[in-house]
Amino acid sequence: MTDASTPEYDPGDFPPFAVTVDVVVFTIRSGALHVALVRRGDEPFLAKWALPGGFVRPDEDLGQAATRELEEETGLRRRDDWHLEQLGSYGTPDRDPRMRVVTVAYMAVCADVPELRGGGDAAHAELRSLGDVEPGTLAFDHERIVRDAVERVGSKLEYTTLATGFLEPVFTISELRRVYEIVWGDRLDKGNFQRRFRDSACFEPCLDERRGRGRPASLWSVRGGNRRRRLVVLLDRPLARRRPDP
Amino acid sequence: MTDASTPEYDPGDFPPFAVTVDVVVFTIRSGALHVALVRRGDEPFLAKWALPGGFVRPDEDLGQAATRELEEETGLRRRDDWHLEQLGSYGTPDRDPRMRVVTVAYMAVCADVPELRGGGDAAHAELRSLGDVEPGTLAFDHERIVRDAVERVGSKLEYTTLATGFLEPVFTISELRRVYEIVWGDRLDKGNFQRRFRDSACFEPCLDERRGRGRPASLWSVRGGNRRRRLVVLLDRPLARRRPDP
DNA sequence: TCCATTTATTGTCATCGAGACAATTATGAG
DNA sequence: CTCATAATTGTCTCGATGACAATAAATGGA
Repeated sequence: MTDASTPEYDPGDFPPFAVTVDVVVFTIRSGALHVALVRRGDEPFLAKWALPGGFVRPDEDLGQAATRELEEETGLRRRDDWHLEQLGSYGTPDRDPRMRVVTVAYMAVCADVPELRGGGDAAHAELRSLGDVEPGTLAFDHERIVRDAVERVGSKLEYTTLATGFLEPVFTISELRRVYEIVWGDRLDKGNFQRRFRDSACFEPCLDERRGRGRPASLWSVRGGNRRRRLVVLLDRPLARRRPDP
Repeated sequence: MTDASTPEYDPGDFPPFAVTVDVVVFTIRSGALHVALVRRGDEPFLAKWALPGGFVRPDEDLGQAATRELEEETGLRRRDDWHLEQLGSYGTPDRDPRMRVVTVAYMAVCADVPELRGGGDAAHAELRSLGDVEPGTLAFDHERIVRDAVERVGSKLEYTTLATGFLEPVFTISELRRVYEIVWGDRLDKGNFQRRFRDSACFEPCLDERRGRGRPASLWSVRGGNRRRRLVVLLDRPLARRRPDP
């Protein structure tokens, strides 16, 4: 192998890297943000919780690999209306004890997933509430990746319609508000939120309404979207999170 | 080689990937946004313009690789006060004709760079105005990467102090406004911008001032920063770009 | 020296949106 | 029918924004 400090480095004998993908799948269950985790069935980190993911195959795109690994390890088949976006890459030299591995992390947001089932490297798969994930218990650097993903999803609620990704394509404004409250961990004023999204050009009312305990709520959808494909677009006016004072 | 369609894929004989880094270095010169490009001295894409970058070495971090390749190919030594951030990864199977290559793209913002000099794979290196880069002339998918980087830097001006990365650690508010105008390609009201940044908690006035043609301008810096290390922090209140009407 | 020019900085004012909070409406449950 | 519940609308204050005007402080040349 070539001396790594040689200025003229020969790309011909490129160092052997493995490239993996890992997916942070978010959904909301019983009022809390959940993430899909698998229990590893192989070394390293045997029996530890980890993100679903695995090696990219020679002929597939990174996004395809994410979709495939997700289905293999959790049984989740990606629906058209999922939002999947790249989060970033993590590649410190010692992050995998076996070899040099660079992973490309993805983030997905979805509504109403069925029960997960393990497969492939994953002995078991389930949705875990973020609050229940003990620090230091995830394999590799997956805790860091999850943290970054939580930050990303929180900030994207501020300036896109990503919150609708947690809901069915047709939703009420109160349901949307719940999403914001859960992800941000904060309470939002009912009335102001209502006005805010009613007046936004990004949403359009359906003629239908949803009946529940109290007054029926009118149903909305993202303008331009439909029941099959969900749209994540820029909000016409961002909705800033409340920041802690200092 | 293993059949790629086998459900139980053996991670042991992982497919051979190469991992590279590419860096989009932005700076402002004579009133225009410039990007550092190198003219390739090897196949593929011989003699085409490309982003500085190259193969990651077995023992180095991704960010280190970006810094090293940048210096090798352009002579730019990364100063402490540069802002360097990961942009994303690009890995479609056919993006490099030689082999399967996943590249991790980085974006850098800096002030006042010296002349570039080629080296390594790069026959020649120079700063090119973005307006002068003809569509379809860059190697690989580097045009796409540059587009994504331009979008990223533009949007980061909205909610961080990144604009100061184009300037010396101490700057006038008018200089800062020029940065916004150049990157966004729009004119901003002098008075409103002045008030806006004077009242922001992110900046603090120096006692010094800069004399030029007209009335001297007072100098400012990012609060908490200093002459060595530049800070990119969240603006206390975002400054929205003007969006085209539709 | 005085003045025109240039650039920075401050001022004014109308408007708009956010946030706090109250009131009203429309349902289901008992 | 009455009450509890939840959606929706209304009110009011305040501070930020944007368009634009005015002032301040320097330089350079006549």
